[in-house]
Amino acid sequence: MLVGEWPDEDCTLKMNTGSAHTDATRAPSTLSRSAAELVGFPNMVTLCCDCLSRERCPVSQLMTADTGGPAAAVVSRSHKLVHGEHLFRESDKAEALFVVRSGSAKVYFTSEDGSEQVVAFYMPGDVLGLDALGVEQHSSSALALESTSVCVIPMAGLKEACTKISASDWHHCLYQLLSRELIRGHRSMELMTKKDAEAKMASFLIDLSGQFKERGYSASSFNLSMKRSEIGSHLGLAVETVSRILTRFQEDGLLRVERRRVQIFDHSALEAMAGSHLSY
Amino acid sequence: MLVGEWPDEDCTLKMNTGSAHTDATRAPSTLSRSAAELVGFPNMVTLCCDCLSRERCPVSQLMTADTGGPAAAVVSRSHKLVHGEHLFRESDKAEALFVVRSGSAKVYFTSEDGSEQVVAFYMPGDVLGLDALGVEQHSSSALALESTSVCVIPMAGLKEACTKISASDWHHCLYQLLSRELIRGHRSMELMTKKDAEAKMASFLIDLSGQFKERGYSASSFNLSMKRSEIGSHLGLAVETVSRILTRFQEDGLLRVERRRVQIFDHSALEAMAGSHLSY
DNA sequence: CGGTGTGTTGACAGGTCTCAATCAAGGTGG
DNA sequence: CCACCTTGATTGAGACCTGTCAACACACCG
Repeated sequence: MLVGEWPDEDCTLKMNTGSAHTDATRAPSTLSRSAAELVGFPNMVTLCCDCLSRERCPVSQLMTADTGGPAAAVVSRSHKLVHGEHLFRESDKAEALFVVRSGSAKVYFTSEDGSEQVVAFYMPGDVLGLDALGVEQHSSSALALESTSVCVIPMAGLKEACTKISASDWHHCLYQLLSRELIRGHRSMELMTKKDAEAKMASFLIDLSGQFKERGYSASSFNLSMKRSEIGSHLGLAVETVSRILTRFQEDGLLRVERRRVQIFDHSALEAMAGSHLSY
Repeated sequence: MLVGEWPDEDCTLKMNTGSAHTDATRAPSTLSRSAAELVGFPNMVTLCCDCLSRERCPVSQLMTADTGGPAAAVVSRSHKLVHGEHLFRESDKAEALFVVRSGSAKVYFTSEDGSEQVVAFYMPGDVLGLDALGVEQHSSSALALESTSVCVIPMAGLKEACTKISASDWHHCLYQLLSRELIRGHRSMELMTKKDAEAKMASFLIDLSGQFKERGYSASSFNLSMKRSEIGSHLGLAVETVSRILTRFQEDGLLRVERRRVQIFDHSALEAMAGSHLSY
């Protein structure tokens, strides 16, 4: 079979077009503003109805369950970030949670020796900043991997909501998010301790594919929003190894990869590689 | 310098002797009882005053802050487990949190292919089961690595406490625990993706040393409660590698190791190895 | 006393890291 | 619009590390 053109032009995680335009035209000058500044903004209730991620968004679900009552006031505003912009940094005081509306982000931290450790990648509907819910300041940094839109949930407003009506709903929601975050972490550990680079990469791709599928995008054709080095850091591999494995996968006909663009041909073969490995 | 005898006879994480005897003589027949059964027990308020881990125990701290009021009712009872006994398993319904009084435990899960992935090791004062706070059932298993005593905190009682007086204290405590658990997970990831086995082992030992020190035990001389294979699973190394690295450390005069017994001679050298590594 | 689980050690092959060079793409400034 | 630089990605060569297989030592326990 001849390798044809990429199936669709734009598979990036984009937000509702209308909303995006509104954001872009309304506040282009605020793009470089720090998260800390933004948190202080007065409530500008963001309607979820034009958010493509609302079905995955815990806040949105709470709001509908709550008939738009007090929960709606929890979301301070939405904010758009450009590629490379930080949502928060390690040293930052924990001021807010962030829900990804569109785009993607990585959470990472810098280890003692200065090297970067990518903890996880986040996609629309995911909540960032949970590791600082119970502590004073963030222990990790979060950075937008592309044009990314997030909803800002100031801690102060969140705490307030938790003392009011439907408080137990909110707490339950947060516990659920935290538990899932823990479980996500466990799965990441499994990834990292997988023996060979092939299994790691296959797992990573299968996982990513599933994430896209869950969000209504193609499971077989998508763009990587992260660099090879970021994949490497997440999986515990050298950049060169990541590149080599991808090339090998392509040579074996499992997928096609060109820079950030990935098209998976043999999903089940990747799954087999992800699962198959030697026991420790 | 000649290598002498081990400095002290017993460095295992033991509980208050009197209390241990009480437990042992009171309920020897319950040792194999499942956690699920135990959770249903009526409140048998465990006094913290004879618990050696009370200074690290979040529940104990809440109780004292609460002047022993409603918080005290949260702890159902304490329970003693023998080596190899499970606190909970992956498939179990989440019925309780557990606070380690004495001994130690590992949390692990089985990946698709049947291999075991050790998520973390827990010592006195640590809380187990947090990953199931917001979800129906556990996603991991917990197993006692030695004779281990835990306090049982049934979810039902916990939820009840959270709706009553000082609820916000409880929630804050739980959020704090969860955040710390997340951060602990991040640190583990760093461990696992560290390049060479030397750095992993050094980090692991330094970390363990700190854990013992925090709990008032010797930072330089302690017993490993886990097998080599469990260390390997946690760090992403083969058993043989773990063994070899330990032997090498000993040959280099950094420490002395004999089966589970470890005595660290050169703490700073280990720290240096833990920090030094190549960047991804 | 033998069986089992655990830990150690050796030999060896294979995988992955490192170093290095090259290439493509994107941005910048002239 | 083009040269230049930077960043990201690929590819090659070689060395080292680590996983695998295997045998053995040791402790514990029935």
